[in-house]
Amino acid sequence: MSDIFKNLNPKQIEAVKIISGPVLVISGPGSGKTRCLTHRVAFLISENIKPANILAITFTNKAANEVKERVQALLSPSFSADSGRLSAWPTIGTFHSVCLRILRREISLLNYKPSFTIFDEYDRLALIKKVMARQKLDLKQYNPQMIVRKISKLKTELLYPENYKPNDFFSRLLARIYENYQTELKNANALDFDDLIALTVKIFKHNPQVLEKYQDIWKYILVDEYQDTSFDQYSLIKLLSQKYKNIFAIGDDAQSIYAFREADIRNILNFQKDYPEAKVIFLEQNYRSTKNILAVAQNIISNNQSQVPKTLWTENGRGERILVKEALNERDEADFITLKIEELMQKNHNIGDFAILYRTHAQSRAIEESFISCGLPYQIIGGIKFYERKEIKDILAYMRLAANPSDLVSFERIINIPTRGLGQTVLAKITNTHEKNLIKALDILAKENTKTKQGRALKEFYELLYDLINKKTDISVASFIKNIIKKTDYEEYLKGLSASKNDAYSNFEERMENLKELLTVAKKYDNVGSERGLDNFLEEITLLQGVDSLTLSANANKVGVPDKATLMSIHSSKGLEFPVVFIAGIEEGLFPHSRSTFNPQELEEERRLCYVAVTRAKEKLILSYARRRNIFGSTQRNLPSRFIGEMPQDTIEYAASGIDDDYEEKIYY
DNA sequence: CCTTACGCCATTTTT
DNA sequence: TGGCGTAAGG
Repeated sequence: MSDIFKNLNPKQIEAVKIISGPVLVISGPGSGKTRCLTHRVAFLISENIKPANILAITFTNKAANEVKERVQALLSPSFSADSGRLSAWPTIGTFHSVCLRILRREISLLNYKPSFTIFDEYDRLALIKKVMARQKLDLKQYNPQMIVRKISKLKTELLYPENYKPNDFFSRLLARIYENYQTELKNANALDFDDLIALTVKIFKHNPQVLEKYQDIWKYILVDEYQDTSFDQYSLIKLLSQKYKNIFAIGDDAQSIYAFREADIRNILNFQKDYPEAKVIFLEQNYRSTKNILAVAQNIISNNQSQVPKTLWTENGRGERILVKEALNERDEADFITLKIEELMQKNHNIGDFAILYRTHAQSRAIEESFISCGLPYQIIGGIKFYERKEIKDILAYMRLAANPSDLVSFERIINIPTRGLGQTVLAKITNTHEKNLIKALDILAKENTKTKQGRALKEFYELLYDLINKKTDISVASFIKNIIKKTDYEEYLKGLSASKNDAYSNFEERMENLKELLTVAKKYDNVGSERGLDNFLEEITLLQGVDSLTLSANANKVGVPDKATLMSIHSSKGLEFPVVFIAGIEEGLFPHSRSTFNPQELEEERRLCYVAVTRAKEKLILSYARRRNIFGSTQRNLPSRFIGEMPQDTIEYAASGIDDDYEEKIYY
């Protein structure tokens, strides 16, 4: 237990030690936030608080896993998970996984079946489109994505159709779609991501005895990245912590960059209003960056109005100046970056030391091309995600249908995959049978039409699905997947796809690789026991979208330093650190983005984004902007970003541009 | 029901 | 520039 304080500074110790009552920790970048959080969990347990009474909530699975691992490391050898000495583990999970756990037990209060499935973004969009089409709405006039966003926003505000009061033409239209959508979800026995949280809050609000049950379980609550909570998440925490008020919130208002996803910075700014007795602790010592980098960050952020004032400091050296490069165009910029990397690798750096950050994914291409031509290994984080790939979604749809035969969205997806001559007409007939179990409906329909060609196809499809579903509990998840691929002749289907379409789709090999990867993930569930194996698998997969999905499964041990440079958006870089950070495209219009420049609040968010980007760097920070940029086919001329002007100029040095104004005009695109 | 052609649109995205 | 969704023809 003395270990618990060994590597902590006085502020961190203070934050760890206050056991009861509300605590707010404002933790600057690189100030040991996760350390503080994990040590606190360990400390609580060492003070004989039952682990089962502790709830730690994070936003990402990655963060949750990190906290779990580090808590375990702190507690062993005195406690060890597998020795069974620890009667129960603290609950450490994401908002969504924690709520999922609650809902599996309690959702019958809302007349859902506890076996509900979770719809991801794709499913939700598909359902919205269907609902809109049925209401004969023009999908061009009303963008379904936009409708999804609006509904998502309403749910985050805890407004369900029954208490949403539309007051103009558009909101009445929205309300109709929303109501329909929600009914369809219920019919499919499905919840979307927002429901996981909003419905949990709903149950708590309407069933005080249920709420109290959980309040008594989780007497000690810790919330990570508190600045990123949305209203529903905030409400959840507030309800849960209401009885004992042992809430520990940690975060950094200056790193709030998810307002566009309904994160509300006011939650952290108003913490003291919510809990007047709250202790507030500032973690201002930075262990990550040089003095110069910190000075740059601090100067930039001081241009924002709404923030908790704080002063970061570090014992680290001054370090080098921040290098700023003016490039001619995006290719010149990319070449500068690769050249610089090669130069630094001659000195004392490994390729894994470098991160190239950008505001928009569209910027990655030019950089990627330069990396390829120089033969530098790299990885791109973000962009197309593993579980969004067609081949993965197809197989998952079969699995989900097996797990939940009412899942209409999955059914629609695969009814003609691989091509079997079934489509909209059949779908309409299925719906007309009013049989919620779609497999049964298929059987009924097949028996009604034994003569026709379509009838035969129906029968075949039915038998295929029946076969698959019958086996789902007999065999492992991995075998189940293999079965699907084999029985549907999916490989042939993929070959056909790549042959018929043009080059962009001829990535058969890659698709098969992805399926193999899916099998690898599935193998983890083989020993879970096939009874729950499939359900467990699907559940985790759905909650495990995003970046870490692949890394987590395939090479969890490689998380540290890969032997590749990393290309990613600034948003995905939050929480990470690299010895050398490039920020590409620091131009007016790009960063800050043109869509944000006229809205003061959005501009402040861009500035926080810049703050996040800059503070990823440990030793070296290199910024670049291009005079001209080819974007979406046309050429833009941008000025250097105002953020450069907001940096202390004595910490900056300009790289030789190697161009003069005459020369610029001679460059041929 | 499937294929092809064309027009549209394009921040960021922890679950 | 290119990826996607809709509309038309086979």
